[in-house]
Amino acid sequence: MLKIGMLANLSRVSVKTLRYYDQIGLLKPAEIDTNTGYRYYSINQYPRLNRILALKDLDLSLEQIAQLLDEDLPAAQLRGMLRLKQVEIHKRMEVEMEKLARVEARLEQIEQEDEVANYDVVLKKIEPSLVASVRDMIPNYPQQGHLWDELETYLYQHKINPIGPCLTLYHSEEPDIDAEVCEPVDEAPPPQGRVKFHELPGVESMACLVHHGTFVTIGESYTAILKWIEANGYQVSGPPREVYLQPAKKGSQTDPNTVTEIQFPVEKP
Amino acid sequence: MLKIGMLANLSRVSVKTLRYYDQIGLLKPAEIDTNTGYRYYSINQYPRLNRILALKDLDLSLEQIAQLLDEDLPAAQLRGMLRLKQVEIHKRMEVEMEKLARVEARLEQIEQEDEVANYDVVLKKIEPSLVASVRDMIPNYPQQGHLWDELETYLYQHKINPIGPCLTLYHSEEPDIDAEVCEPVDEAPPPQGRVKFHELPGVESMACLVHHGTFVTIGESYTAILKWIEANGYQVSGPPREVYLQPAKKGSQTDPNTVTEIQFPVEKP
DNA sequence: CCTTGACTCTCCCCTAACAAGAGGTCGTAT
DNA sequence: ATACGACCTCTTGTTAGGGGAGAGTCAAGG
Repeated sequence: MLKIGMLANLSRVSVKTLRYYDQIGLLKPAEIDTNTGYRYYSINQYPRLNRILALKDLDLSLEQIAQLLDEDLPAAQLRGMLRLKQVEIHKRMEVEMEKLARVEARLEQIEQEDEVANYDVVLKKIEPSLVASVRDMIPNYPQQGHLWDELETYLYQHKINPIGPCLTLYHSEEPDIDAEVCEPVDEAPPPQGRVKFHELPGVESMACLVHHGTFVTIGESYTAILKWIEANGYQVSGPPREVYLQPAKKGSQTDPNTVTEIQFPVEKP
Repeated sequence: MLKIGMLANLSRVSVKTLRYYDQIGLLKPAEIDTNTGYRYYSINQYPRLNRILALKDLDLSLEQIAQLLDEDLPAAQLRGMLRLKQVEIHKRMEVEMEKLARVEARLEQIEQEDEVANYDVVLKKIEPSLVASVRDMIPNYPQQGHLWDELETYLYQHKINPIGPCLTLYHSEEPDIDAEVCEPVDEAPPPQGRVKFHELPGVESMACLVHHGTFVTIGESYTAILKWIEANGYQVSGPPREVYLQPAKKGSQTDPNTVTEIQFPVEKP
């Protein structure tokens, strides 16, 4: 019979761990002195402990290991679990690789422009949403005012309140800009004139960057997000969106507190 | 001002998370209604939240992020952290790859011999230890009895008690076996005759397999561990050891409860 | 003005696999 | 007898929140 410290020495696991395995029923000592509470292990339990360690090394949880051992380690079940683990590890490696790419891209960004000018790009999943919109060709970005006027007037007349921040979709940029201004709504009244109601598709991975400040410098933010997309091995997979996060008010074109989110749908090539 | 649910919707993080960030001081609401406790966020806090998410994506802990943000994101410090992260991620990927190798090796083992005959190999770090030993050439493995007799007699005469399980080192196997039988001791008395005292070197990674049962079948265990070593991309880097875990007693050669650990020092080529 | 349903609040417990430490008991060697 | 190390139980902490209870609040519709 071995005292807990002895077994710990032999197996190179800590005493704490052995007590924990006792507690969760994974490896109960062969004998416990009822007076002192001392745990005594039989050397015949050493193979079981070793098996536990081997399975733990394969990344199985202690609960899974307990199951396997209690059911006499059916090969088929173990095989199934291992196949799952295999897939899981592959997936985790991919995740790690993407993280690595992001870290490296960020490092490069820091090297290049050691100004405070740091841009934070985040991937999000965007749900589909219902919008009222007006779409038209415009000669340049600031010239979307009349589209907004048209849309707002219509909504005002029909007493429809937007349920979220408004946005513009840019369907194409060459030779002119094909822009669609949108207000999210919760139900669709009959369309009229150039105002349409439809569902904006959801996007699995949307690269998002928040532009904080006047629109004059928004070009730099576009440059930054496109750079990020390339550096992380993505490609643009749909029309970008510009989400206007502050409540609309006059003069916001030059308001330094304006908060705008630039969104590009992306996918791995 | 945004209520918490609204900000959660915009940023695609859960309300719970935002409350948690408030609690740990990472993102305090711009205003809290003292009567109702309702949190109100300013849209100007959205960039900070986005920055938090971006840094979290880079695998920084919330504590690190809080530090960075509170110190106005000094580029140098961020760079340092990211470099560390880079190394860390690389290391984690290596670990994952090794796990993958082990899982695949185990799967192969299961496929080949779908008997219950499963061998559990574990990597351990072994500390250096002091031993008394007798070394000699022997014609075959079972013929080490006289070496043990010599060693035990000596220890008995000098009233030295071993402080752990005894073991045999196999320094070479061809053409004859160069074996060294060892008993761990805590202090070194003067050597005498063929009994030597010396320190067994520690081993960074020792591949260990427990053989449970009579020695007759120990060859299969050797086969298994060598197969494991190869399948996992290691190579043997020193003399193997055979550690006899049960208290020595006569007749243990055929005792079906004998527990023996086979150890091979290994390294990556 | 009242109700209803959606939001929000705090508070408490839960996660995986232990580690750290407090405060007390046991075993054995001197 | 005493010292020292090994051992015991119990509590708390770790990460980044998730789940749910029970109660209060907001905004819209009747």
